[in-house]
Amino acid sequence: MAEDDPCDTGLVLGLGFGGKPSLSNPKHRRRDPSCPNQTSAGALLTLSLSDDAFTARTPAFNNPLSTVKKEMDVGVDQEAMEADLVSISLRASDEEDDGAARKKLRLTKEQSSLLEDRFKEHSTLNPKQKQVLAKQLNLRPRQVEVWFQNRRARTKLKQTEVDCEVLKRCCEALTDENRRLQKELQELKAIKLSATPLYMQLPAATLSICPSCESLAGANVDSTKAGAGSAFVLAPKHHLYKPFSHPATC
DNA sequence: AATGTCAAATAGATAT
DNA sequence: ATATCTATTTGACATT
Repeated sequence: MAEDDPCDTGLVLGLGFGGKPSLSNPKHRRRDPSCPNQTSAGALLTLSLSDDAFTARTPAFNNPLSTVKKEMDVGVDQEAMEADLVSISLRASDEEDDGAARKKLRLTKEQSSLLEDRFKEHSTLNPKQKQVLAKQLNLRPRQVEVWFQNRRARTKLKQTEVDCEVLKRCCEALTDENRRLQKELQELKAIKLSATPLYMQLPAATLSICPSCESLAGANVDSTKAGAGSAFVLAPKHHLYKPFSHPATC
């Protein structure tokens, strides 16, 4: 997993060692001040470049369009690199901007389209497929893996956006439907109201019907107040219907 | 030069 | 233990 090391930018820095410092702990990999690989002022550093990293990061080997110049700018010579490992010394101040520490690769059109083709076939790769594809593309397996990860993330994001749009439309349609039904309900209520006798419009709780004589009784209705102009007149001498206390006969 | 966008890369969380 | 997902950072490039 050494190739996955973020501090493994191909340029391996160590204090006095030609090899890689212990970077097995992934938590130490971020390029932040706590990263053990980061330069401390004035320290004499050893810089090593593996051929693997070189292959992945050097335009001639990888991407003619990418502008990976800094590797060359730091004085790393290709012949030495091809001899597997090269160690050069530089002062920390030379590495200060450490822009070369994480050079970003840009995939060529050919690489991208091949990756896209493979992705269409399978959105994930098994280790064997990854190896083969990496070889085909002249990339490190890790780069292929990362590309697939990001590609899956993009696909998912796109799908989420599509889903979101569908739900939005669905919501709008339901809102419209709800509005329409509310309106329809109002209209039906209005029709019902106009077709219902006034006494039937009274709240049900105020009325009761005696099951025996079937006369209508208003719980709190004072019949004397029902004037001649009233639409209907309650039984002049009504009795209150009490469901549980009504005598056998009226 | 400032800013925005895209995508590669990283780190940590989660799933298997 | 390993693979995958997710959020984030970062470098390259385009646009203004």
